[in-house]
Amino acid sequence: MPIDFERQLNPQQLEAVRHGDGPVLVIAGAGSGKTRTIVYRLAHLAERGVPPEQILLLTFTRKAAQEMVSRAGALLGRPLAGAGGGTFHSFAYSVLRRHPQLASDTGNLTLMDRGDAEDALREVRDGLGLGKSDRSFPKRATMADLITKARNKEVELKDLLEREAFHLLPYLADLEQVAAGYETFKRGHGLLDYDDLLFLLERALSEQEWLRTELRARFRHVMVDEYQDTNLVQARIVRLLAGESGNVMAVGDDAQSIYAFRGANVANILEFPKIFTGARIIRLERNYRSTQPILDLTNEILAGAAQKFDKRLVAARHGGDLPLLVQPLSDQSQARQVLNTVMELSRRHPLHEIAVLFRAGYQSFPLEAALTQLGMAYQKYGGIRFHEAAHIKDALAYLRLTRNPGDMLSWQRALAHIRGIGPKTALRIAQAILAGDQPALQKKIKKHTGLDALLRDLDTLRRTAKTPAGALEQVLAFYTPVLVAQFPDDYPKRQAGLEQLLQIAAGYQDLDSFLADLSLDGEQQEARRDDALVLSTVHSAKGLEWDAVLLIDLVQDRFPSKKAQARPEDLEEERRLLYVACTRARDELVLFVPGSLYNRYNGCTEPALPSPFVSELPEACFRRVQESYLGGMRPAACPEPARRPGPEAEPRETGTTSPPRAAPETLGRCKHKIFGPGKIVAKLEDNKYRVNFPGFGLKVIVGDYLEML
DNA sequence: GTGTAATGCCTTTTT
DNA sequence: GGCATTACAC
Repeated sequence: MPIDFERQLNPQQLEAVRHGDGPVLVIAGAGSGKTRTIVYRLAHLAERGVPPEQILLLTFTRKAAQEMVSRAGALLGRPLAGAGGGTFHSFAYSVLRRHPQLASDTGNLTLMDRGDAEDALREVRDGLGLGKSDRSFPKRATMADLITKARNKEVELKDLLEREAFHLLPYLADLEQVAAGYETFKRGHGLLDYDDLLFLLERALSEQEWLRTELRARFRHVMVDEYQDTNLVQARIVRLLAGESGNVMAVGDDAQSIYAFRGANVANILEFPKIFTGARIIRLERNYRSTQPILDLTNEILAGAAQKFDKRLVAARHGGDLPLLVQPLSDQSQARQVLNTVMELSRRHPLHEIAVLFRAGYQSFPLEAALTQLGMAYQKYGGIRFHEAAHIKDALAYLRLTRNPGDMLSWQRALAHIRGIGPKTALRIAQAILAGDQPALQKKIKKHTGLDALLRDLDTLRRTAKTPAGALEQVLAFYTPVLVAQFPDDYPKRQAGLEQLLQIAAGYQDLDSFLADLSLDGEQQEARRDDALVLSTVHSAKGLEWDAVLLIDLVQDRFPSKKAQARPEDLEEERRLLYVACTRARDELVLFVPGSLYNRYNGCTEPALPSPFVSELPEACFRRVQESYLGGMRPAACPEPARRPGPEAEPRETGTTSPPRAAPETLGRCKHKIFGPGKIVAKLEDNKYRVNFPGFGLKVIVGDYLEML
């Protein structure tokens, strides 16, 4: 059955979907059906007879690409198998892997993640003898930031420091030395960082005509999502892939540009018509996602921007309640208020349709603790990543060595667990091994017990390992004792993580792609679980949407981040970030502005100022409620014709499928860490109890978290 | 010179 | 709570 494009799309979407050959730029406001447009275009191309393998879809995460392709397949009624899709980085990696000689002389393609880069930088810095006993020498993380930023923005370090980090100018010469040393280090050990992938692909495309011809012939249609967050080299790659008059569709929204910090360049959108001559420009401005009250608020956020965006989103939907502005007394009680609100919302929305968003990963820690105590399932996106955990990196180091014996970073990791071996000794041992210097090696083996066994294990691994999963199993056999010794307090949890890694490995035939994918795509983000609350950084929430969105820590120094205070450009990006956060909400938006923050350094709770972005919003945009000293909520300051009951209006229950209420008999008394003393009203399945807590109402709690009285 | 234990510091965002 | 620096032991 053919797809009824006219009925399912608005005129602008239709225009984009049906656009024939040649370049087109789609400026798509938040919630304006951007993804829908891409999905329908994929389907339309397929219907037109374009073979799927001729389509390349570059998106921000590989998951996003897969999802769009599969949705297009569903629309068509047949899978769109063969369509190429992924991030710029993963695409670059796959091209380079097919032609390893393009990457390096040795053809080594060991991919470094951020942690590896920082390890390498420490190595280089120490090797140069820089920064010793100088407390203000730039930290590894700072060096990594600066070096990659300069590269992505394609400016000299000097210019970058002058513009963005004036106080580090005295270290310019040192940093330049480190940056140069870092390049040499990577070359010398067959390592590639994220930036190398892009620049190597660009160089290959522009220098090797055969490659350009091959890829242009293969990918007749290139589509790029989130174009506002591409950087200069990515834009050039698009151009090289498509040619000036090629079939490119770029989709983006300049108001949602939130990656300037890593070199993204909004100007790419503005330049698009200049680079691709005759590009058609289509604007999508009707918002299908959110209710008008939510859009009124997000429009106000944008209205305060220094750069005027000529857009005011208009809702296609009717009705909707005012967003809520909750003012808890502190960030500690905020966690409790968030839980209350989530429980209230969960009566109307499934749990996985509710998201709590925040500026930085650590901001959800108090909430995570409370959720765990309560026994409520949640899924967190952003923040510390699975593959960056020490034990995962350890296990991967052994695997990496089988592919790239020159990978010094992995040698250091692998050997560091032997008593008496630190970075320096590890380096020497690895050098002895690589140089075939047996006498030196034997001396080390005599001195350090365990080294001999480890090298034997590694040799066996290299000789016998076939599949990634098989290899990893061998690694775990000799790494597990190390793990137990190294992490006595929490090795069970880490062991579970390694089991999970084994599961992931089982999906791969090839070790290189397994290792690369881990770095390129985090943990292959688990599918959205049903009935788990979503916690996410705003950055990781990009492109997603939920029925209800709760935004926490909207105070000065947290959102906007303290680090963004100094430069107006950074502050502007924070504003757009808030815009992105709020436009994720379909039906309900709740903003939390705690009145004080706990300072873990001095153990005091200090007053906090509301985020300036919130202060400047007109009162009419939201309904304000305050936490009272008694723990309840009450309407505050600006009176509103409050229609919806506040979060504390009445006792309520958790869970989306609340079973019929049990007779209010008391089965006993108990105590909970957060909610205090309560009465057990019913015993439920799975060791859960329904408990009535004075002041909090009815909750369902797992028995383990209750102290029976 | 090297490894380790103790002490002080500050917490962004990500491929 | 993790990281870097420092002081101390081998």
